[in-house]
Amino acid sequence: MRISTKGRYALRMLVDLAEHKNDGFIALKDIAKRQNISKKYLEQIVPVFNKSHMLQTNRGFQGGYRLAVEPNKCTVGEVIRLTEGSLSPLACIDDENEVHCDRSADCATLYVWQGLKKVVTDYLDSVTLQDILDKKHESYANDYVI
Amino acid sequence: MRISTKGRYALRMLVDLAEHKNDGFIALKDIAKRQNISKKYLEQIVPVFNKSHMLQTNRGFQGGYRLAVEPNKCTVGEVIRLTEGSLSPLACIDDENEVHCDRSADCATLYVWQGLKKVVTDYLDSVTLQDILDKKHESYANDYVI
DNA sequence: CTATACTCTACTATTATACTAGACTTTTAA
DNA sequence: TTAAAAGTCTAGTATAATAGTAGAGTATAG
Repeated sequence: MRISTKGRYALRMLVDLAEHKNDGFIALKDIAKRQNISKKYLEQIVPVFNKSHMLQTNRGFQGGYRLAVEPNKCTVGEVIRLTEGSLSPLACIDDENEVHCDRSADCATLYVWQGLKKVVTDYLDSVTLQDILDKKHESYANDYVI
Repeated sequence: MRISTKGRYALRMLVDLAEHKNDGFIALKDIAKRQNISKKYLEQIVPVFNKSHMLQTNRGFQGGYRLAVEPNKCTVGEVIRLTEGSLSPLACIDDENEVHCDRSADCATLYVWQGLKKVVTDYLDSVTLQDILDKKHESYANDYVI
């Protein structure tokens, strides 16, 4: 039941872009440095967001990426679905292939996993990049108070 | 974010034992046949439940396993924790090693994963073997009505 | 004492994960 | 116009996890 490094790095990359959304195009190099993630690995993660039109991109000198959506419109659920393929805890309840286990009609435990998928999906779709930024700044504020 | 085959098989095995809890000791052979799971693989899964005192066991002729707890006291959360090691979506928030990522103080996304762990844990700890049996028989009843 | 069934350790094939490498394309500023 | 910066694309690779199988050993009822 682990979220892959790919998914977690993707989220950190998008939060970084959300935080710098008014700074023009952000080079992967800079995100990689700030987030302490291999730039080469990020290169491999970014295409999926590029193709889903979640990012704007500029090639060449002073190129980079920019969020194409508002941070409060982009949920963690979308991010993880794009990197992980699905939020389903089992292949047999993936979104595409409705049912592809021949035991499903008779499977006593299926409803448990359907329920799990629902709570995970509901939760992850309820958290946006903006929420993460807000929380981050809120905890900085707390640091000052302390 | 997948539940492993090991965890799913374990749950099916325990549901099977719950269903036959008044039939004395149940041989792995029979569970394997009913659930269509390799007996050899079940042999590898069962020790963790044996050692956690969730099962009673009898060796030798007419031996087998029997639930040592009431089906309404045994949650899916316990089963998956025992097979999967943790319900945490990240190693850095596993139960044992409180924090073992040096970014954690500064990690904007950490609270997202803590929240995910909570919804998953709350859900899986809310479903018992008895719930699964009840649901199963309820849907059989529905089949008759239709 | 033998058949049955649990126990334990080791092995193996396949897949996923987490990267790295390098060639190529695009853009811009000097 | 060209060099440097930065994205794009394909391929390779080491490690670990997954999902098993194999076989020898132990306990017990009859």
